[in-house]
Amino acid sequence: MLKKVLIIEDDPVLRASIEQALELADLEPIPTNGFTQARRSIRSNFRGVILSDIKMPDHNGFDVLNFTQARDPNLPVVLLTGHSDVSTAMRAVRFGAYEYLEKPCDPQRLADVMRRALEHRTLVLENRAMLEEFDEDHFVAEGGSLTERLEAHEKKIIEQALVSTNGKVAKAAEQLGIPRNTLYDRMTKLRVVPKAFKR
Amino acid sequence: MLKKVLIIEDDPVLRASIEQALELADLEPIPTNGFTQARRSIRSNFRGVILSDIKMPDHNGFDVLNFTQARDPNLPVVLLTGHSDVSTAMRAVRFGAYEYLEKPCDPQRLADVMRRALEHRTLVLENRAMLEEFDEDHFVAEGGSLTERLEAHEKKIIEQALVSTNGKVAKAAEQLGIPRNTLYDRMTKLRVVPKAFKR
DNA sequence: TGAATTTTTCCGAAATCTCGGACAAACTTG
DNA sequence: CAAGTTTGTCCGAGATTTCGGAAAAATTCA
Repeated sequence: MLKKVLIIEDDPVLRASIEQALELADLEPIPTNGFTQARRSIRSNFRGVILSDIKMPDHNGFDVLNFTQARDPNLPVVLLTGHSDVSTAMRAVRFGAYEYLEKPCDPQRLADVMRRALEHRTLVLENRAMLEEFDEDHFVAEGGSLTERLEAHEKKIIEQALVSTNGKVAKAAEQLGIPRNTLYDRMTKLRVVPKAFKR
Repeated sequence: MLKKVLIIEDDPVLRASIEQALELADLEPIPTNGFTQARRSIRSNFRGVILSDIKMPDHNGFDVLNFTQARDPNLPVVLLTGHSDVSTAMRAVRFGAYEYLEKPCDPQRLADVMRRALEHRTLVLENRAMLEEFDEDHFVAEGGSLTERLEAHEKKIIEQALVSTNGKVAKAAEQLGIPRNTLYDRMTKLRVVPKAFKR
């Protein structure tokens, strides 16, 4: 489970209190005083979520939201809002913000919401990681005739074995449970050259 | 993206208004009047989320929460609460509820929250599906002799083709670029029965 | 039901694969 | 360097696979 919360808040006092609340909830606050300072951390592989004040001197919450969505639409942004512009915050939610919190806000509530956002982020990243690994495996598995696909797979297995024995054909054969000569036969057919695997 | 929202709410008026709000937001409400009626829908493979009133004549929100968590800890439960017992609701959140909503609640806000819960549920189910397929693949991919591994892979390819032609061997053979008879031979050796793939 | 199509099984010959044996070349190692 | 080991290549017999033809069995459809 992820724990990082990138805090974007210009008021040092509020920032400190948020930080404390999150630490108390066993999360990992990363305090910044504004968008400019936070920007570089906001990337599609950021392993955490964002908590930003909605109203700040130089930038506002929508700037953060826009920027974040451009970098990664699945990076949750939670907005902190004064009681006055709750409606703005709700618009932001419809615009893609993960959630909003009214400003004098219960530390427990803050932690609950951030934890939920972190759960979401965790799931998204896990999903992506699996998808990547997945495609990698399956790129051989599609298209072509049965024999072609089978041979492609066989080639991969053999190459893998050769890598693990750093090019020793005899060892690889043993590992694969076939006679040495048979492996040579297969390698000839599949055009696998053992030299390529020696280090 | 999932859309089903299982509504557990005894008050017919409120229930109807919730239903309408969700429909308006392009979600799919499934109304029930209480826990008893809802129980059978609550399973670990439920493709949706739960929205329950926290205070009902026969059961309360905690019953729903407990039951749901037992069936699937990652099935979001959102609780509807009167203004009076917000503190109860917050306790429920710490206890695993996904979120709570104060009862005279903005339809837009309701939709936003439910949509987020549905996103969460979608991610969880996707994750699970991938995990299953994943270690199924990696299960065969390791250990065993070259021939065993190859045959396992061949079996998978053939089965996959049969699924996509819903058990028609001739079609599958064509798809795989081999003669019908050859496919029969392979199927015999690999003990693949085409009947199992007909629907 | 009965004809037409499709699925499935059985056969056998040609093609391919398996695998042990043999051996020269290359490579370790004392 | 010389003896011992490993590698890469070639051979050939026996086993297995491929694949067309044929026909029985099951299914579809009019």
